[in-house]
Amino acid sequence: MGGGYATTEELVDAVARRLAAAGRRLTEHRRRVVGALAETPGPRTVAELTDALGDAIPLSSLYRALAVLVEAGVVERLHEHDGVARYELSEVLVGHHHHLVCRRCGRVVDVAAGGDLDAAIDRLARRLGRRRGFRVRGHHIDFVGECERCPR
Amino acid sequence: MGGGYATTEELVDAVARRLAAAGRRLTEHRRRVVGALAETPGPRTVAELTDALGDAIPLSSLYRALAVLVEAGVVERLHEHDGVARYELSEVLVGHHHHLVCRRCGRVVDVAAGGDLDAAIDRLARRLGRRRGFRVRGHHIDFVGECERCPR
DNA sequence: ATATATGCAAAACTTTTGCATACAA
DNA sequence: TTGTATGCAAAAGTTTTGCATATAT
Repeated sequence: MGGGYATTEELVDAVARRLAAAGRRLTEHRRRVVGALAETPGPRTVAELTDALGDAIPLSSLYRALAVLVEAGVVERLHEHDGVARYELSEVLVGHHHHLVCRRCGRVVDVAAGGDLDAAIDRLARRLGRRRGFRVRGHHIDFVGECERCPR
Repeated sequence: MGGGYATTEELVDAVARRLAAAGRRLTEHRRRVVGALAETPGPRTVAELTDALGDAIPLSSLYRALAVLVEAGVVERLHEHDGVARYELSEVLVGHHHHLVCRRCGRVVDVAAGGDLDAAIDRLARRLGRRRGFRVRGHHIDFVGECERCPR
């Protein structure tokens, strides 16, 4: 996916640079959170993260780490299906993509963006935005449906 | 916008039919909530609704009304920018559309969908979904940027 | 009569914050 | 040594629920 980093090291370097640019440090906590997010593509909830991290990080610290990472442009917060936020590595790190969202269980899966279509959407976006007084910076598509784990 | 209702009466009728189909009644509360949502297009928060309704409906009743309307397919719940849900009349009532979202203040504005593009997106969606074990039922685009009320 | 709807108060949940302590540049 | 980061406990904010009462079919 365009913008993706081949190795974890490269990714961590990029994260460190962005944190530094924001006057923040790359601490152990933050490194682990990025690691957990990098493990699998797609947005994760805080519950899923604590889980993946083996409860190594207290809740408040985890939230603070995520807030800093978001502020530094390393992580994006989104989608709050049922009032729970989901966090994933930002597009500058993993490339432009969209989401398949299960309307039943809320599971979210990344899908690669489709080049031509995205360009067309961006053109449309700028036009629509101009009319409504928005400066459109990007777009995001949710493909909504049911996943195979939620039969019926 | 395809699917829109010309008069409030037509809209209320459609709502009543859907509620009835779900074994629910069209009560005064529910009628008022639909009225408030119909007044202006675009998703509203619960705070905005209580406001628009002049505090006529207790919070818990408002939440319950919205839950029933969502269940009946009359209202959609979405977006929860900063942990606050937004509700709007469902696409079966107001037609397919997308959203301009201000990344600063969270304001959301409806934009008409663009016919050709939406068809292309749906084709892509089905293909992508099939590969990942999702049955895709629809799509939704967020155009993210800054609105004119939030100068940089 | 019987199921559905409402209102109040209390609870549940996610997320944020105050403050004292620990750590890093 | 000065600013940044952490952890605990407490708070804040939104949304849900229990239960008794009222309403509609």
